[in-house]
Amino acid sequence: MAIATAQDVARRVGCSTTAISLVVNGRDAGRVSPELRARILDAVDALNYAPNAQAQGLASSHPNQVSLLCPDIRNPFFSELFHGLTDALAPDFSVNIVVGTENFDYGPAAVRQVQANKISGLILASPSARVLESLRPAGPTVLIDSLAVLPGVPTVNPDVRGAATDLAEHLLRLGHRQVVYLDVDRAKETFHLRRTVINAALTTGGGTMTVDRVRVADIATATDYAEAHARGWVATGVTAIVCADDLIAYGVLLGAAAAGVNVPAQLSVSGFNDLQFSALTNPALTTVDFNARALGTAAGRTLRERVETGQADNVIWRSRLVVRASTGVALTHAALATPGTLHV
Amino acid sequence: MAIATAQDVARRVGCSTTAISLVVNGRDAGRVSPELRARILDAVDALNYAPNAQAQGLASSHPNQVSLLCPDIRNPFFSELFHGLTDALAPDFSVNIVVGTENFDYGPAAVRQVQANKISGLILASPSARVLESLRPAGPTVLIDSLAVLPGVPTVNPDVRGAATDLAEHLLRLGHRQVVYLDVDRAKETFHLRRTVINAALTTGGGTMTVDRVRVADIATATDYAEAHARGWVATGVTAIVCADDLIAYGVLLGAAAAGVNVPAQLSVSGFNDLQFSALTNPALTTVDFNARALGTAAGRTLRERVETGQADNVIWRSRLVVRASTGVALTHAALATPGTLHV
DNA sequence: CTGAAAGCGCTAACAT
DNA sequence: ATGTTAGCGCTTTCAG
Repeated sequence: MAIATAQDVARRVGCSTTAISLVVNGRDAGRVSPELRARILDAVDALNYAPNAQAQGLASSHPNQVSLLCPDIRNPFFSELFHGLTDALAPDFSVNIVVGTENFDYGPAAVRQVQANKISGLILASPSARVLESLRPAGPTVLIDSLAVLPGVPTVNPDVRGAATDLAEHLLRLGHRQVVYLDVDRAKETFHLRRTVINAALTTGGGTMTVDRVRVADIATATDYAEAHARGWVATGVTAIVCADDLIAYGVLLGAAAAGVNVPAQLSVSGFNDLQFSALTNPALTTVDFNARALGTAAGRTLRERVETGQADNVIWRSRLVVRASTGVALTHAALATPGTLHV
Repeated sequence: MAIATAQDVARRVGCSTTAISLVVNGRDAGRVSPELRARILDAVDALNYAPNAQAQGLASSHPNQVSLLCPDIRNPFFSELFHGLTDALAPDFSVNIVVGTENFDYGPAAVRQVQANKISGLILASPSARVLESLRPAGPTVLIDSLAVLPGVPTVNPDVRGAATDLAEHLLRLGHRQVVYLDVDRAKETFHLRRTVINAALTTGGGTMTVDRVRVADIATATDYAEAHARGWVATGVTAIVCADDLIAYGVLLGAAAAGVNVPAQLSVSGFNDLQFSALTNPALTTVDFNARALGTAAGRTLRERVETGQADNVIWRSRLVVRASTGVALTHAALATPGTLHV
């Protein structure tokens, strides 16, 4: 048996497809008799009818589909975010995930492609500078984890600044003065901000920070990288590694272990995102909780507002530092030489 | 500027939309002059044109869209699988992820809904018994991690039987005789098979296995559960917990730690899937590698075959046991009383 | 309360 | 080599 269409249902009931559409979408308030309604529902059930979302999208001014663009759904940050988003949007909207195909990120082309479809809304998670530059909003759009200020485009952001400051101060309190920041090689404001805020706070506190980068936020890449550099870091007096993403920190943990460097005794390690798995690592990871799920939910609510009222406020969701075992007191000559700065 | 349609492009170039369609889809082999082709490409670029996938799907007999249904994209098993799938399918097909909305799983309704769309293929990951019962293939369909034998529906499976046997034998070799199997409360063949194979092997080896379940494969749920039961398990002579999914094992690790039970000294813990994070846990998790990514890739290839030749073979991908630190020698009276069985 | 008709943007026969 | 036409399945005015 082929898939039933609204026509099939209409034929069976003996009514127009208009009635089918109205009833199936629950828009039959005093426009379809209860009797007809019941018969339609019966037929829908009997024929196993479900509306074709493509046709619906094409025809309707309210396609009730929103697209989420994210760099890589394998990063649990984005899958949590997606979950939060659907929490806020289901069942009125269905959410379509689109991931990047260009080196684990999405570019302007992916955005264009998505925008060519008829959708109710568009959500861009961690958009790159290239995406932002070429972005021409074509309908309700929400940005997540982006500092861009585009007229009519609300943003939902974690408090990167506050969290990064907390992290830097945490490290300073532990006596860390020589820090390596392991960035991900991506032109994104969020990473720029994480890095510069920490650098500023560290510098103010009398520390120094050097920046290094890995190509992508991926455990294996970071593992190789850290394994090659861990001993070097320790040898040159570096006592802490701040990673731009928890996945990178996971790699550093693995790489350090492979290189025989003890965390946190010889090297403190921290990340960003507080993924679910960060409580499980060995040692458990000190990280910044951006609350991906809540960010997704907030974005969903914001999109709803935007769709329904045409307006929406920006939201900043609170972040918080989660201190676990991967950061500890800095044990270096420098730290020992200035014990007065050590308030743990 | 509104989103450009093929008509806009055609108008600008001064040709028909047919030509646009042909060129944009690269189906212009001796059907469009190089000159026209070039002008079309220019206009496409100038107008930032991208075809509307909904319209394309509706109109075309080759919509080049495939849908992947999976229970919960937050389980890294499925996001890896998705990644493997797109590896095999891109850029010829775009893959749409559909996740469950019924208690973190998808049901027959979700399948129907997806089938109502015009797609080139459908991939069902870890389908439940309910889904399988009511499944009426409507086009190329591939099942992943499912024992169902439906005519014309190829399956891509991990070698559950082999892997589960290996795991059971591993535990027996370590001296474990009293084992708790922590299942996920889902009617799925894959879980049934994991459980029964291990039970059979354990029983044959002189052990006993009791089954318990958590509602869903989720770290937090399993943590609470394990925290409440860990001491009880140890007290009653249970020396090993086999979890139906790595996520559950993560929870058990956390719960055991919270309850003050040492892994693996007092309790060995193992899982299924060998997620990327299983190498990172404390202690690192002994688990069965089903190679989600390869499964996804194989499913993609299978779907391609199915689409192109109408036929496709079932594939079984090799699994392997990954022994790490979370399983160790059983230290109980029973084990000590029969030291002869202890070959580590 | 109900139906007829006109598209949404695209592709696929069928002309030319 | 190119254009014309007729839908894909649905929603949406607009009449009744």
